[in-house]
Amino acid sequence: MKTPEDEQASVFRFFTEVGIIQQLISTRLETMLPGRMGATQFGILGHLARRPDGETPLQLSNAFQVPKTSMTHMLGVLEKLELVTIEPHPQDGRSKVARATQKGQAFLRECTGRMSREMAPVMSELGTQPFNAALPHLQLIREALDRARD
Amino acid sequence: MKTPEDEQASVFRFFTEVGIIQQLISTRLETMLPGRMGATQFGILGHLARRPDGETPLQLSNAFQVPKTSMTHMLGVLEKLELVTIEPHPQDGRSKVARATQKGQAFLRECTGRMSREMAPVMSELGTQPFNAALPHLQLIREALDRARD
DNA sequence: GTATGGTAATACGAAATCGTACTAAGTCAA
DNA sequence: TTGACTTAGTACGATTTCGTATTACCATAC
Repeated sequence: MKTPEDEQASVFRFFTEVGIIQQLISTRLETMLPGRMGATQFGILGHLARRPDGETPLQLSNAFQVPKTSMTHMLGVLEKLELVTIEPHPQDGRSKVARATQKGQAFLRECTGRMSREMAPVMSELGTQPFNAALPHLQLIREALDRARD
Repeated sequence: MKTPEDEQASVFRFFTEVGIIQQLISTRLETMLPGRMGATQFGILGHLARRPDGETPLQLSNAFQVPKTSMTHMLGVLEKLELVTIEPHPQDGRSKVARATQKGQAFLRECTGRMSREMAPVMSELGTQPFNAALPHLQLIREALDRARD
């Protein structure tokens, strides 16, 4: 019979595991990224690559849950690396639009490819089953957490 | 029928979801932590609280996968807040031992309690089922990733 | 004993992160 | 049209993060 304390503990363990996995993955990823480019910057690039019309800095900072001012900085770095372009927003004079460049797309493909190759040993050990099994639950949890932030 | 590309995609989605959940949780946690104390610092405190004999900075930086020098800094901050003590290692003159103080333990309890209360609405919406269902898979994946880093 | 190689922590500096305060631009009611 | 209010982005500064180089200490061989 499970007590409420056990249940709370398993939720905390869940969050701990998520934190450790994220840390292991992003550390691994960052070793094969140039300079001090971090996992979040890389995520932004991937996000933009899937959206040909680009997004505004504010949309990005909402999507990645980082402060606006951090996003300003990150986009500036990505722009200097010529991986994204930042242009004035055509409809809103206050705003900007960030898009992935060709170079950005190529860079992204190259890194994801390298990442896949790096991860191959782990993947063949694990198979895709644990990932597929966990994914629906993660999505459920993420959606609830997302709704819960006011 | 699933292609290899689909499988790779679901693994990437898994990591994406993990990243987002981690971000949502740590942002939420950090709003109720004093000053600029981050989720990792808090994790260190929790880690130490479960180990009465303490750990060395190197053990901690391995456990949390952050550079040694970051750990030096974090522990310095936690020490200044009187949440941990840092003493010379009795057996090894090169090393140190970090332990959670009483104040640290109390602080931890207070924060985890507040966190639980904050999360109550989400928890009652989700129940513990998705967490318990995902946890074994996460552990499997984490262990494999952990072994895979040389 | 001491020389040599490895390990633990840190000093230092460069860059990232993010809170506060600000400017410019949009919105909307009167 | 105007004035109050809201919103998008950024300048600035405090702090964190982390790579490099350094110092102190341990272990082993000679």
